[in-house]
Amino acid sequence: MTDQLEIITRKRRPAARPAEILAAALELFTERGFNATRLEDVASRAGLSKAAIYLYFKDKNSLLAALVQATAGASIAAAGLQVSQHQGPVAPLLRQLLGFMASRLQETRLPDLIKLVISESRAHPEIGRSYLDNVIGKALPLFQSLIERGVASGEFRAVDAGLTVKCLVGPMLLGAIWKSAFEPIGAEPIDIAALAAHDADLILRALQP
Amino acid sequence: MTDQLEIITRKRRPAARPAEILAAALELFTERGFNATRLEDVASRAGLSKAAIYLYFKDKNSLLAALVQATAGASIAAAGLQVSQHQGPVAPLLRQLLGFMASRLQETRLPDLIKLVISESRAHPEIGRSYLDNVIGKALPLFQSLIERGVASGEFRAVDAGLTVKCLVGPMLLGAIWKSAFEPIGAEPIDIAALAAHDADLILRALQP
DNA sequence: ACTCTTACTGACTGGAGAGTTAGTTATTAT
DNA sequence: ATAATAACTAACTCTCCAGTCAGTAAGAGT
Repeated sequence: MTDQLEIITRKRRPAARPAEILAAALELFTERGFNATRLEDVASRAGLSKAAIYLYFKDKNSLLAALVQATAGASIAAAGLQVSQHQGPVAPLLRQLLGFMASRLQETRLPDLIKLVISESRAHPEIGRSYLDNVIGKALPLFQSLIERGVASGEFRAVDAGLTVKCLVGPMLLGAIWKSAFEPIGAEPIDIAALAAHDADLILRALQP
Repeated sequence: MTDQLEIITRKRRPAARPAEILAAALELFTERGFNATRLEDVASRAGLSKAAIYLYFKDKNSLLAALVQATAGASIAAAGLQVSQHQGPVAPLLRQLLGFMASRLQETRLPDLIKLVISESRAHPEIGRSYLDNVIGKALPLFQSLIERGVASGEFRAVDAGLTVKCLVGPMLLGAIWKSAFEPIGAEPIDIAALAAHDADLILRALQP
């Protein structure tokens, strides 16, 4: 039985490999950090030898790059569609988007990924840039356009939309950092959904004409 | 003349060494990250040999620990004093404290240090803990007590002070991360002072009864 | 059956850098 | 002056791991 299992796991499945390697890398990089993770460990978690990784990825760096590329950006598109289709008052949509962000932060490894990008952006500028362009550069303008729309329609008072967006998103970043960096070392957990709801309450109240 | 200079720099000055080593380490760790910095480089910037570092610090890790210990905590005490002495409406004090934070973030290496702590807290839990206890664990309750005071006196409406503090501080964290992680790779700079002022405006407006 | 190609592995190398040690030089004490 | 001690260094070792390479086995084609 053990023999059979081993035989099965050692089959050749080239199509499935890259995704499996990325999944293993995501877990280990976010758990232990990029430097502290040996490629050998990624390989064994993915059920391969280290050398096999080099069949699918150029080196350790491009594995990280592919990881960020694949993981990020996914949910931004969905949110963008929602925003462009939306009509009427923007306040409920803002609440909804913050709630969506909170759920992603709470239920996925997004906080760890954010922390990873922040940590490695100096050593791997391409990764930082790709995140900056594909995630931050998409998400912030999305919120900003909403706020500007609200200001234009008279739903909100006139404010600097750029600064306001950062005030809106800052608490979510704090939640992400808290979850990925401080909870693992013993800080008491934050309820990110509650934080998002409170954040939306405060900002929307502050934006009333 | 060169000879004399060399003679001077090679003098034995045991009292000054630890601080010099820490200063060199702060610059290099925040510039390149902990892992990417060779102890040899720290040594040469401090004007010593690598082996000399081991006369003053047990190993690379405890150098990092000492660095965080020394740098953090310093300005918290001053702020704490201000808060405990303050009387009357708390809104101006909140503005002032945020402005103080902003100036520290803008003018010192604090953002890099924060990033460093976040990045290394998994690999070096003691460092994360010390930061959590000495900085975060002091700063957040400070703000929280202020908000609670405002609520008690009727200056603010009744809100969850814990969540509100995180909404207040989140944008400052965003500013710090932006400055330390994204500006170096080409993101356009944030005016943290303006962000802090806007943040205070929004929150104080949202807290009006 | 028996090639041929492609997926995969075990065992190696090469380099880097943390930490050590034996020795050297500055400073103080006598 | 000279011995004793403390500050410091050059050069070493040792370990770790990214990346390589020569070889093995799986599956496809004939």
